Amino acid sequence: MSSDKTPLPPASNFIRHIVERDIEQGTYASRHWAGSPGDAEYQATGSPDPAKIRTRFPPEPNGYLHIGHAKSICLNFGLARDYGGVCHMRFDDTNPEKEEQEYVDSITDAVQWLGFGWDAFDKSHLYYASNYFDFMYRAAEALIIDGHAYIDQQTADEMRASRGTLTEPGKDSPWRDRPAEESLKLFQEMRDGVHADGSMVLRAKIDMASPNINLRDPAIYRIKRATHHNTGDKWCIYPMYTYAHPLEDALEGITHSICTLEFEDQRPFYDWVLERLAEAGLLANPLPKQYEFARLNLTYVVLSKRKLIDLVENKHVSGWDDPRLPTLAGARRRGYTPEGFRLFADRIGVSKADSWIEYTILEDCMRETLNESAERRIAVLDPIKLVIDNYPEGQSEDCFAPNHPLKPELGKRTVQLTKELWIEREDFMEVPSKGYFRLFPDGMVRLRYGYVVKCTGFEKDADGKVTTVHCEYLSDTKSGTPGADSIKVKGNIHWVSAAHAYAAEVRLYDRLFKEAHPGSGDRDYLDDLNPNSVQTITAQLELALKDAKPEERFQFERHGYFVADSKDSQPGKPVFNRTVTLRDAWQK
RNA sequence: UGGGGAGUCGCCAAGCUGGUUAAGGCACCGGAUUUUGAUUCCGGCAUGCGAAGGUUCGAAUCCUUCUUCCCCAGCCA
Repeated sequence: MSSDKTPLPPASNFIRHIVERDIEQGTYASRHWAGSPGDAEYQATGSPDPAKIRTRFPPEPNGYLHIGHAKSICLNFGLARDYGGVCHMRFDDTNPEKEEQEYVDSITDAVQWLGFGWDAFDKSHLYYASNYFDFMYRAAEALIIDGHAYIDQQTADEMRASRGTLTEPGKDSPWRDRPAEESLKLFQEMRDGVHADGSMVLRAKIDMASPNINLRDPAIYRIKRATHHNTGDKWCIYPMYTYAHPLEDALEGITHSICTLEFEDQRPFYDWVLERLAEAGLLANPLPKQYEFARLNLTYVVLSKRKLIDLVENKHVSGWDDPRLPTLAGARRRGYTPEGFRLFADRIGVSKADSWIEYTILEDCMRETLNESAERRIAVLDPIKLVIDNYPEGQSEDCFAPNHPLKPELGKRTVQLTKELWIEREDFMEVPSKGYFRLFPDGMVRLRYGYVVKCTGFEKDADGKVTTVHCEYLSDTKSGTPGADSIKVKGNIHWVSAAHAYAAEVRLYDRLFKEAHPGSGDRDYLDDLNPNSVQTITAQLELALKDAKPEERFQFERHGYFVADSKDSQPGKPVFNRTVTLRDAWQK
């Protein structure tokens, strides 16, 4: 694959500035890395970390990745790539109830499909938060001993009531000042399964009157008897995200922990935990820092997990990989490209401003990458007959069509021209509208890669619908011959020999929602579903397309980009999905 | 009505340690090339940076006030 253009470097953004500044000032230069995640003592045995920075992509394995995750993946892995660092692939699996191996597999799959990996400096950096449960437990004990955490036996309701509100301070728990030894003993009993689910919880002791609600003694460990996808039944207590996440980052030597805006209020707690554990000697300095950016909002789609689940479970789409869904599995099946997503991520940038990206930006990125990579083929999607009345019956001749006009080295293929062809219904008008330069009575047009023809008549059925168009060809105008330019025509239409066509199922996808902001105002987002988001047709394709392999992408000339469906294609009988149309500047 | 964030062209987004005519992309509008009404190429596109005051020789960049929008009261992440 060749590229004539050097892609623009990713635009500067506030996170890149921070990274560049940190590298320049050597903020993290003193870090040691012993080869795998670990506490301060362990990391001290290692050498200076060869990675300039460490970032991480830490999804919870409880669902499928979507386009919003692609932004985060490109950001985190892209930063590591651009600055001599490593991006860890990490599963944030601290809640056993919602997580499954199936999701783990689909997530690693999606990240690799996007073109990123986690092998660096001779190591694979695929991690699970659940592998740190021992350390997290030990660290929690240290917090208790140092008077920074206590066991609270209030019910969840009582805790909620005593937390206060946005404008009123909370009240201290009656258990807040219990002796550390007592909390320690209870915590150990929690671990040992002595206490019932929900009967008590470990809380950080900070400030029940903090204006930041997240600092009003947040729960950090809860009892939950559930089988974990990774640790099985080893544990019946699990750390909360707010406590676990900073520890995960620190153990892995993460330098820049990048998350979305809704975690901003969590940052003080993130620092609070790390500072105390560093004081206790459990974690090595320098500590990771959290930065927040605005999550992706895309017009005409929904990206919330709840709505995606709703769409799948209530059969509004065929599954998690429905080509209309904004999941990466769906986008892949739709024919979207990894390069297109990377281009998209670069193009939309990273900032802290809430924004809505126009869906056409994504489509345009896909067009741009597909234009470069996809071979051209001919397909008639809405066929009507074209009969060349002065062409010999039974004759068949070779025409030569370039596989890629931008890449002559990809050669040409032959397509057969015969007396009866399939052409596009919209390429003929009985009464041409203003500016129409395709076929109409007495009009001339070139059959792409073939001859110039002149329309001589047409036939209609009982409903007045055109069924057949008649024409005569000008025998000295064949493409590639000296006479080709003897007559100049503006119109240039594609065609497929009726005797050589492959009739195939083609799905024409359109956007899933008809409104830019589904469910905005007081509408139900389901009411904004586009009833015509998919149209399945039988198209007449050039014969070469019969051998298309699943996931092979093509440009169907003058139509758009299509991909052989990965699920429903059979050997020798592919079905195609429309990825995106070509731009069409002609106002009909 | 507490706290934390954000408001620069239709959509994104640089710039924000104050200093020539406010980057760039997408969209849009012209024009050229074109056997895809595609692609490509060339040109155009914010006297203006949420608003109002102020400081300054000079402000999107500093100060004050106001305004709009987003997030936070899970034993979810």
